[in-house]
Amino acid sequence: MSKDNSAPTMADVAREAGVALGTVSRVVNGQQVGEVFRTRVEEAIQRLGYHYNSSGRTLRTGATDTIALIIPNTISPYFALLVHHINMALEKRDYRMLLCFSQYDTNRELEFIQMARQNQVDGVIALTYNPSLTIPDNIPFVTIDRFFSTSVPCIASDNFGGGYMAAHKLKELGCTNVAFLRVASRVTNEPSKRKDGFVSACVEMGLPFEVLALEDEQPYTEFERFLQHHVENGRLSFDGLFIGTDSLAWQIIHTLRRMQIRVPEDVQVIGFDGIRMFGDQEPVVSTIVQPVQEIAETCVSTVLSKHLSNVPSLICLPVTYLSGGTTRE
Amino acid sequence: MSKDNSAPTMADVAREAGVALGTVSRVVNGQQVGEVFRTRVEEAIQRLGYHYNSSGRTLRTGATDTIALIIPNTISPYFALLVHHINMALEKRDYRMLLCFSQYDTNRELEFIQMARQNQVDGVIALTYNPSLTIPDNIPFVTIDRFFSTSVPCIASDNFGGGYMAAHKLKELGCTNVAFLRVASRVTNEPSKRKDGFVSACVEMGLPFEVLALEDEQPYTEFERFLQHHVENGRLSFDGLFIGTDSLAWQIIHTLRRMQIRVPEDVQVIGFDGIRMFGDQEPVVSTIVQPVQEIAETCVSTVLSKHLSNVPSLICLPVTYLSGGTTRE
DNA sequence: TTGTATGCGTTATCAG
DNA sequence: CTGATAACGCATACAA
Repeated sequence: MSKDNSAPTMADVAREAGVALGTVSRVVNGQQVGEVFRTRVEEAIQRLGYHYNSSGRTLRTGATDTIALIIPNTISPYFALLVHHINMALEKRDYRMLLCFSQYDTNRELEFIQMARQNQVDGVIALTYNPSLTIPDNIPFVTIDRFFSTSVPCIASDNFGGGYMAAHKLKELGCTNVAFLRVASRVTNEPSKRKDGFVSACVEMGLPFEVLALEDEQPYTEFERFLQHHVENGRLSFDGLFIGTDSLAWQIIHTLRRMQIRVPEDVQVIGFDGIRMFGDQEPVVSTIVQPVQEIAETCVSTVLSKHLSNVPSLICLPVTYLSGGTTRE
Repeated sequence: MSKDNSAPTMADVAREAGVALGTVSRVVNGQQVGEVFRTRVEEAIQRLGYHYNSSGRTLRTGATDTIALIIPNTISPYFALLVHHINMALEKRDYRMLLCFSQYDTNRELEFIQMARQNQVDGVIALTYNPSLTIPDNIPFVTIDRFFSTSVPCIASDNFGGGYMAAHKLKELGCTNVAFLRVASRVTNEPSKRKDGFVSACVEMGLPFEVLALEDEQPYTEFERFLQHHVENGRLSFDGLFIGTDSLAWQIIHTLRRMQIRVPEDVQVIGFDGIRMFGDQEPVVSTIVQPVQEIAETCVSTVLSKHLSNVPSLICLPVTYLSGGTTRE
């Protein structure tokens, strides 16, 4: 029975080393063990080719050193960046990541939370647009960009500040008539504040502005209609645009070019997110950069903090401006 | 003892329902159970708010329904796409993904394999550039783009065919003098065959060509030097370029534009990978598209197949050509 | 410091 | 078809 073909366990190691099971456990976990015993155990581990099996510990202690991340996908560069930095932040602390793609599907999100619980993960980080997500209260839970309640910490960029900054930047770059364009998600979340910051600044500065917020279902062509409405003898009445995301900004710029409107000569454009070509090359557009790495760090340190209760319920991290060729610097 | 504050277990449910533990397990796992017993159990589950705990099963059976994916990062759009489709393919089969970023670091890869084993994952999918990776033989292991041995299935695009196709396409588009540019990784892997296919086709067609393969350490400026060497009175001697990746193609195109060489008027450029702006908008360059979704599907079905031994050891999936504005169609 | 013994939650085997 | 019970691999309280 000591020589079956299944993988050796701590008990096998103990027998081989002539020590007790508990001693093997202590060696493996780096606790204090007498020198002689330690080497005896280590040699036995080598001889047997023993590999630690964490399922025993999980059953015993309930800990997995694993965090579930729920995010729509990894195709969108901003999400991909977030996944990257969250995983690195976890790994730094010797934690693992269970990755779940919601695909913007409410049911999947619920199933993932269920699954995460069944798999005994130590916490969940979620970026969700679900308007009515029920968050379990017996598992550390942190959200990105969406505030649920004071008991669920939310980490986000300073979206208001970013919008405010964009307006100021456009003014500083000489714009005299600006607009904000975006696609609004069904739920009001932190990114919704990009508009608020922008509007606040415009009002403060007396800078004329317009806002177009499309609903999710409305087609992109609504933006084209809007822009065409604001063209007189080939000239766009706006000389500055702030767009909700870099992705949309890129599309808008294409539309403008098709309309023979030059960027940045005729109209300057600022996006939001800070996406770079291929993740690490030049910025795609002039943009307000989200501090992705800091967001990731904060998510991880928050979800792993022992006392979630005395953690701020909304943490906004500072954004920066980055020129990307669609403004006249 | 039946009313402590810890989460209810199957035993608690059994007691509540007045049935045996085994019956609860059978209900939870959807096995045949008499109608009366089934509803009794289901009601008890509701009353107690019971949640299945998979760590018990893992300890007992060794299965986790989890696959580890080892990949350099998720910043690069191609990797991000791969992660996405692999995760979706896994989820379709009710499997989970443990995501590990190697950051091109050999030691990390080894640690991840170790970790994966300790966490009892059911298999590993790895995209690695490690020249001397020792692959454990007691765990299903599949690689992407890199062939190790006949006992480790390798999934890749038809890189040779892609290079071949690129050469033919350039010829068809009127090119008379072409070049292949790439950055070579230290190891020869499947993507190395892009050059071979390109060269083969050029030779077959009698199309004059040159090849520049930079080592990892060489700076990008070597490409600029090469291009400048091939300029006479403001004209590039090449009228067609095939570049190892879309990412590099994008950089090369910028260099060309700085040199006042127009793309695609003066020189047509084809990249490799099939990257789109923001993951889902227009292609970044004209390109050979890797069938990422099929690659992902194949990786997953292979790593989960019960009999890895009678699976082909190298599977190459067909690529396609996609025009992206850097060729004259 | 080391040994011993128990239990974590589940599955699976075996009787009934 | 259902009940009882023994593992699975490990951590830990307790005894030595």
